[in-house]
Amino acid sequence: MGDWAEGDPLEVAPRLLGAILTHGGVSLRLTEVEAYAGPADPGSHAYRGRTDRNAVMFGPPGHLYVYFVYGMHHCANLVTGPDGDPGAVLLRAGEVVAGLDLARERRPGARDRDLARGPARLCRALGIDLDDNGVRPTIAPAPGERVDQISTGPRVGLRHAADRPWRFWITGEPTVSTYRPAAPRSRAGR
DNA sequence: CAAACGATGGGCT
DNA sequence: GCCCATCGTTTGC
Repeated sequence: MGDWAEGDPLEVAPRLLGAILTHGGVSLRLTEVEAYAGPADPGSHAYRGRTDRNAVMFGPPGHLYVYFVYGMHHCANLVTGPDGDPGAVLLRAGEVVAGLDLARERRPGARDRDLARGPARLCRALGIDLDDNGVRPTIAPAPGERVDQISTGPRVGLRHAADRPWRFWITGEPTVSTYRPAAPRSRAGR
């Protein structure tokens, strides 16, 4: 992996669209990502500083930061560095382009377009779990000269800094996850 | 179609 | 003890 996937997450994120990510015997074309910028971003896991969980974000670029959410799902970010600066890009969705049989096995019942449609589904399709925290995935720049149109919008599922339009996706892609605002807080007494 | 909701466990104040 | 960078199912228009 070269410099193209390193640097300011806000610049790297749109460049990752169309890139081919390979892990666990499955390759996919990234269609949707979100930027999480440094320690000043209230939406980032790194906002409150380094902990055991987010340590990988503070390391060198090119590694996966994998975390466990909602008691049952994994999400994966590509750390973009630079070393010591916890910038990362959440891998939200992709189109499976190789290893289709394996991806289907891991996501029984899912239609092909839904195999990696959403950050937890993407991890499932690629076989990513906490054991992969800190590993270096294989990632290649978007092939070809074709420049897809890119759309931007607010990040998904955040209560803090949800207004920043730091979600990027390939316009018109059927594998992009449908937008869901942050879940309302459940109230006591029911 | 959209909205509501439960599942389920680690992280952090 | 409360908060999640979610998903699949169910319910309701």
